Amino acid sequence: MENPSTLVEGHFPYKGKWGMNQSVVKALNMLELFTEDVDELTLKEIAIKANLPKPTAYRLLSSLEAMGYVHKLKNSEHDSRYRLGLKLLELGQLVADQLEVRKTALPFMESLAEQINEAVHLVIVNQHEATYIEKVESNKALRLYTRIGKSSPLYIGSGPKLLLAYLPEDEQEAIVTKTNNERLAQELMLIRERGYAFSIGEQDTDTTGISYPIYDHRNQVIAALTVSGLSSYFIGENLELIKEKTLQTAMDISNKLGYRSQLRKE
Amino acid sequence: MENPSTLVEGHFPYKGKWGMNQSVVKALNMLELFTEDVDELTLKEIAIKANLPKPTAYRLLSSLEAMGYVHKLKNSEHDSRYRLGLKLLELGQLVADQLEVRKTALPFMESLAEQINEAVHLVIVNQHEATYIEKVESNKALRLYTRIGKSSPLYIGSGPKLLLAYLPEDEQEAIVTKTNNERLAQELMLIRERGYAFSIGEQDTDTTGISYPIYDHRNQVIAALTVSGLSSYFIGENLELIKEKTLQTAMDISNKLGYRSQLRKE
DNA sequence: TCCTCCGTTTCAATATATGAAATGACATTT
DNA sequence: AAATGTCATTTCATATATTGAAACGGAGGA
Repeated sequence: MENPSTLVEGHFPYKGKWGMNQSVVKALNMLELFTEDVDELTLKEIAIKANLPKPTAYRLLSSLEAMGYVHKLKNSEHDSRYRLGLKLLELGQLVADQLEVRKTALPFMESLAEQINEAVHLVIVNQHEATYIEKVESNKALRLYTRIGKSSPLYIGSGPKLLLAYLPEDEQEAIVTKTNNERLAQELMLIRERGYAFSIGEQDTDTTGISYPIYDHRNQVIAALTVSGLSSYFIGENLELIKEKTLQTAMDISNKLGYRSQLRKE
Repeated sequence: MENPSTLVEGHFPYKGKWGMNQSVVKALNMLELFTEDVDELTLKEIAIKANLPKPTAYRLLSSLEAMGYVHKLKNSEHDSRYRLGLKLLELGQLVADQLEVRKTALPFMESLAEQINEAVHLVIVNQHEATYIEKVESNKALRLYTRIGKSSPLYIGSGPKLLLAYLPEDEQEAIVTKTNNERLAQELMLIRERGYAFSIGEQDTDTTGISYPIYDHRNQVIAALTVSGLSSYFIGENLELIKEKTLQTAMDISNKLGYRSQLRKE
């Protein structure tokens, strides 16, 4: 074993890091085989999907099961099915409670959603991606499909782009360079000038989003407050109302977080 | 290594299971060091609390970090702090969405909480314990402290006891025997007779809870609908109102789940 | 009855995790 | 300004825990 990294890189997408525990990576990878549509899997299915020998998958699943991360339903001796375990519900709840911005913003988001009757989202930066950490839906029949905890690139959608616009220069540049999109840099500048981000049909066709920054007590942007819905609603007078209410809400949240808007010295 | 189990049993509380992956168990154990009060930990703290050598803890944390289960904040080269990662938010959300009862019950729970203005909980059986999978709070100043995803023994509190009462006989007996509580068996019989469970000051002094069963399409009890609050509200006319509304809600949820109450043949 | 399919166990081989010790980078004290 | 202490991180020889092919045994179908 001259170069351990080749082994790791050969098997997993999580390359580069040496000294990582392979069993842990394999086990956690198995958890990601479960999705909305796939809430039950057999050992065989898991072994195949995870590209692991059956006994290995079996042992890793046993460990996950012992810790409550998966749950095994035995229909009969040779028909077992795995589901995600409730330990994940507990930890997910804990993470949600540990996100200060989220806890602070939620009641304001609910109020805003009621005022304008569009979906309201809260987005933060995480590991060079944008992560949706809270949402309040409109009560319209047609609803955006979004999922809390999911991430997207920082250059798609009004929330992500707003966050990108307020990132430290070096990080921002690294991402802009990668996208190879010349207009993006200009757009980010425009976002900072106007104080909000706009996107039409980026995440989904037919959908428009508008996002305002949320500041913390250090006067730094830590989240984006996003309103989104069918593009046809985001025009004229109604758009002005949305902008006004959303800005106001973003400010309310920021103030609650200790933000003090600087008085300009002219 | 004559008997591998001694090794495993010596180190972890998850005894008995051979062929479990120790690294996975150790890694997941580290996640449980985080609590409401402890949302940040240094490597040193984790190593000590998890009873692991620092390099081992370091490597396991690196694996968890690569998978998004923890997040490392580097304040400086030698001052890093770990937090739970947003991957857990995503998976927790997924688990929540995969719990059919929970999804079905939530709107009914909200309506009930509004009608009676007390906390409403949804409890299920999981691994011989009772797990709280949803809650809707009252808007009273004094609120019960509960946490979604948390488990408690099946013989404490009205929700757990109701679930215990409707468990298959063998499982029920196993638990009743363990508690060594003679009155418990009688109480469980009473619960089945009356169709609801009652508890005063069991989870917390000053708190009373009342629980009704929720049935699925197989006419089996799969969850408990629990209303709880300050004992002083659970008396007289108000108690009757609570009982009536809660029973009705439990039935509504059951019906939505496909329950068809059997017509008694007399 | 035979055959197939699954989850589970076995066991020898070895890849992999291990942890004491060293490192380097900073902060605090002397 | 030098010395000491503290922390995260890396190194490396060693042994242990993981590995997976093969076998097992029970269930169900042909």
